[in-house]
Amino acid sequence: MATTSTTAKSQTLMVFEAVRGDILDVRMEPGSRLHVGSLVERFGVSQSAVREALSRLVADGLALALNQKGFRVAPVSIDDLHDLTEARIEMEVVALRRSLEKGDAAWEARVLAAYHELSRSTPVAVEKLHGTMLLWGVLHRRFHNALASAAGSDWLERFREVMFDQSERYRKLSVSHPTGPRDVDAEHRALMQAALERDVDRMHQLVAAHFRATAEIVTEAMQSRASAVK
Amino acid sequence: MATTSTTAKSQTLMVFEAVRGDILDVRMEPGSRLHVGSLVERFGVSQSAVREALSRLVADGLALALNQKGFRVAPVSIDDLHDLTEARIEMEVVALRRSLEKGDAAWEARVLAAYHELSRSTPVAVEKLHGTMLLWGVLHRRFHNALASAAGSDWLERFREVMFDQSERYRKLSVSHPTGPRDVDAEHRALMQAALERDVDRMHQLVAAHFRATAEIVTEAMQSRASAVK
DNA sequence: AAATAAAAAAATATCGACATTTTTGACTTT
DNA sequence: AAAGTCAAAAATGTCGATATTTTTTTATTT
Repeated sequence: MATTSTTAKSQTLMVFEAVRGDILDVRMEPGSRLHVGSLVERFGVSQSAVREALSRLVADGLALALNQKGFRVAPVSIDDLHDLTEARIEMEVVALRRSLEKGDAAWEARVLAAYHELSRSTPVAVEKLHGTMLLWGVLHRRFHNALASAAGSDWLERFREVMFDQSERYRKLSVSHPTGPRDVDAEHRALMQAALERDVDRMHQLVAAHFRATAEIVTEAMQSRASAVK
Repeated sequence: MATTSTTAKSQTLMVFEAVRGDILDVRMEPGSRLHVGSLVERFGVSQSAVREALSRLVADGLALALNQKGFRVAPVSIDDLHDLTEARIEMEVVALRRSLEKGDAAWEARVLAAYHELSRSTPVAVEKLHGTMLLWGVLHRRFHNALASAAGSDWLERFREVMFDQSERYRKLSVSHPTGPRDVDAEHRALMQAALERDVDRMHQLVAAHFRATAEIVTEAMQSRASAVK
């Protein structure tokens, strides 16, 4: 996974990225406690480094800091998922409208290339393997980023990224849930075509359907899980 | 977020809120260094508490952490101000559209009350005193929050708040700059009326003009300051 | 036996100290 | 005198230890 790169990163950054990955990939149960001592042992660093990393996760909305009661993984809920999804649709449309207005030939090339790579990565709709799932996630992100890449706003990009991360976390909650028939590739192809045709209204429809379809599946998974456990 | 509480706050939170206030109120020069040692002395707490507080500011976008070179106050630039302003207009319109759709009688009452308090707080357009300026800032924020308060999305609210804070910081950069004639109260009254009439398109126009007018003044102040200093 | 209270254990928030790295400032060289 | 060099000073990132608070376990009472 996201390990250290060429330059020597600070201990804080290392822990930050590792725990962040654990939370986003749902290797840590939402709402569960983040024991400082355990992380100190696991990463072989001091408490300071761990606490600083956790503090940054708090501000990012991935962890909670309860007064005198330590840190917890940010919880999930169906209400939050719904709110997140609808807000994300609005935000995405804002970025896409701009991108479709300002996108040049290079942008079109980026969109085409990203779609091509994404569609090739799921050749026979077999994504059960852990490795290929991760790869697909990266290409999926790249495709959606390509669509919005001509918007040219650091602020919109930043918020989009936060919401994408959160959405991915919810999506991973439902990986083992039995899913109905869905042609995700067709959805992406339609998005690509509408983008190249600069059809903002169609784009809005497609994005809303695309995001809501995923949210629907996750909601079902959460409901069935809630009634099964405890 | 109003995390005020009667119980004893942690040292980290105390430092976090204090430094956050210093940055947002421009008592600390953008881009300047945040010495851990100085803050330890000033607040009488340990390095851990200070570093944790600064780490949270980093994730909030109010400070920067440079590898092995300590923390700095987040810099400002005319480009960033422009980006921020345009992104904020889009975001605000999204929230306002929802709010105007869903707003009920209680919402109308909130908007009216907030406008009334705001308009009364600048009786003779004399806002030079530091104390009243701060008060006006609170009422100003309250008014804009009231307008969007029926949107009912925690995520939109969170992003709006981040952008409001950032915009306020820029505004405070220009408090001593000579400003042309501007009837801010009239702008707010127009916003209130358009809101109560549920006129989304008008609202969009007014919000864009309102935000851009402030950004224009700040840009001038930054330009004249850049050519004067150093 | 259930509920309550006290004691033990664990975990947290905070602190001061240390090794490394960066910055500062005096000194030398062209 | 300007530029480069090198040692002193300051600041950073990291660490282990300690006092408080929370959680768990054990004992007591109704």
